[in-house]
Amino acid sequence: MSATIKDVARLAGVSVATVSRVLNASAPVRDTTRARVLDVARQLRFAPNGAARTLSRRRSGALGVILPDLHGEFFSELLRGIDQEAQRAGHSLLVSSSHHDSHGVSVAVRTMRGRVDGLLVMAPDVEAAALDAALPDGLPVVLLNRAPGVTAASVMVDNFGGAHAMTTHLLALGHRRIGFVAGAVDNADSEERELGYRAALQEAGVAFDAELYVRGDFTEEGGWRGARELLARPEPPSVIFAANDAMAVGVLSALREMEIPVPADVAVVGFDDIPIARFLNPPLTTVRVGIAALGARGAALLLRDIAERPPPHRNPRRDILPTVVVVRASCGAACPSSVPAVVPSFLTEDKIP
Amino acid sequence: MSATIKDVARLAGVSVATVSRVLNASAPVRDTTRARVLDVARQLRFAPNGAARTLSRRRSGALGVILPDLHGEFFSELLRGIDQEAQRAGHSLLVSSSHHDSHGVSVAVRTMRGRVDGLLVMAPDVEAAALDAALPDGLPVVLLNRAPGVTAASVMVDNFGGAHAMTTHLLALGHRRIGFVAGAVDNADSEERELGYRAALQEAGVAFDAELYVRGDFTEEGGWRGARELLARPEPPSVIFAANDAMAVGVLSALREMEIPVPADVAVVGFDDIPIARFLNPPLTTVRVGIAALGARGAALLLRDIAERPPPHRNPRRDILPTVVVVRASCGAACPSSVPAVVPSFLTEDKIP
DNA sequence: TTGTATGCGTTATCAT
DNA sequence: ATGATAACGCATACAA
Repeated sequence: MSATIKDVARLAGVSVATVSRVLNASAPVRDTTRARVLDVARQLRFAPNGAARTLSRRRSGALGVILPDLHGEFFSELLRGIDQEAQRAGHSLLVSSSHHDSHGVSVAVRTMRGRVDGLLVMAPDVEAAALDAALPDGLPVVLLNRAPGVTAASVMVDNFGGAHAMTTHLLALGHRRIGFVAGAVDNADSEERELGYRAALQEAGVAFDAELYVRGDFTEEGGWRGARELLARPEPPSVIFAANDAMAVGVLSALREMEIPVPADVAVVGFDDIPIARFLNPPLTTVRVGIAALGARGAALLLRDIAERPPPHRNPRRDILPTVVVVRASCGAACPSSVPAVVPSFLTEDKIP
Repeated sequence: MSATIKDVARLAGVSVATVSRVLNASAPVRDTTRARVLDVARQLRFAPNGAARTLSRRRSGALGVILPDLHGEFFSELLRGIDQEAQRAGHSLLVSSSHHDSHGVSVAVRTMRGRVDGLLVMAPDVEAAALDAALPDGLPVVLLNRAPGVTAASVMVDNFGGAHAMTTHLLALGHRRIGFVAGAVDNADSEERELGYRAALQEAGVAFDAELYVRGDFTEEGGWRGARELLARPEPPSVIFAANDAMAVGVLSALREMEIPVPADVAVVGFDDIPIARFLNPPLTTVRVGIAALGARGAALLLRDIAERPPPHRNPRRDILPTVVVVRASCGAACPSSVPAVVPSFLTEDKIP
């Protein structure tokens, strides 16, 4: 099929060892031979076989990425961040998605063995113990957004803090009836965000109202349904807090259909700050997560672990990325909706209280 | 480190060949030995080394995916479609993005050799000849959205037809001043869409007006700038046709800032039908591409080529996926904005003239 | 049914 | 500076 190192060696009149040395600059080689080898390699369009190289080097130069899903801008942003960092380190990405249960994760992990130097795992709806069991031994692992009960390094988002801050912001704006559209049952991110929401309410002396709480699923459609539900209440909320931006998009869509002005009659806020959030109509007030940064940080941690080959640690490292509320028009707070027309709204500093 | 097939063989008291036979069901093995082997394998948490298996089988069970970028919902949708199809066939994905020039593609292709069974390449802004040279020989390749001048199978979108149909639709609505926000120079998709737009204008006897043509870059920001530019004209357009949905999002955002009602004063349409398009405010009239289907089709073709190991063909297969105009509110055409509230707008059949 | 031995394409160790 | 050769971990043709 395609040329191997042996072909190059034969045509260049040297041994495979020398060819390898030339290609990897792993040992000094006489200039003339080097030139000859490179010449032949080019002629043959030689490219080293990745599998063979991996087997011999015991290193693949690839990171495994295991995701629950690929729907929406969140995951492409995350992947973008990971890819950016991996590429800087000369690593490629072996991606596997739609793993919602521990079995799926386990299978993915197995097929990745021997082909990746480490694993980046996001599994928000896999139970901790099951996830722990599915992870491989002897391979560096960094978890994204998931830690309690799992013995692996992880980089997480401050879901609690973000939701708490957002809720506090809404309370400060005078809202007392704050609707909440949650994610799927057992989704760890959603749970933490919900806790932040509840805590902030309690601290403000506002009772949690089950009528204002509906379950979604982190999709636009889920947000749409949630909004219809909440608006059908005898006493609808004055603002809807969607547990992620995708649902906030659905909420906005539902309100538009019902011809309910946003934020005048009902305000809307989200969580994540996906890239389109600022381009929505109205621009979405949300909790900035730094999605790409999350991915990049995870990749960086993993690459470090790979490079250092540290002994498996009892107390693995846990990074928590801060979140911040970015105020745009959808929450009704005073914000620069009347900035001079020459300043692109998406280039202005987001207002962060 | 982690257990190898030898370890399993030793502990089970059999040869590695037998272990291999058990694990791959490649030859009959006595039940008792099989049980013993499986038991030991489980105890050792054995998982075959991917690199070794690939080297020996001369098959990796992985598809290489080369993308120009990962920004926005388009690529996540594409990847989702590819992943879906690949997973059905038990293949994983080696993804490499941000390859805008032929050199980048060439490097990505080289690092993938020996680790993938075939290549899925999307490179809309790489010149055809350069792309052709960068592609590997002896490895099945399917191009996404790019064909002329490149000797490889490809699955494309009917960019011309879609843009033509959309422009015709706008003309039928009475629009005569149709602004166009193009993609980056040399972007193949953008070029084809522009040709469709121009052709439809010409057929309708409407002269192309350079004042109504601005260049963008397929990003939201590009669309935003394009809209500002077009609206600053002495005679602004009555509708803006963004060459992709991401730019249409930016256009909508700009118009909202300028407090120009859509579609009343200026209508907006896009291209791609990314998932959020129907949730925008107003819902976006656009050209449906079937992004995930495009990816899935590409993967399916590639998998077929891999399975059949066909001799490199002179006239490689070229699929062209049809496009269709989906009419929502943003173009101002009569459309079901007043459907019964119980019917989720995003579940109604999109109106397709 | 099971074991032995060879090959897959590189890298790395040891000679020379 | 260069060559021969043994891993790397698995699959498989050939024996038994």
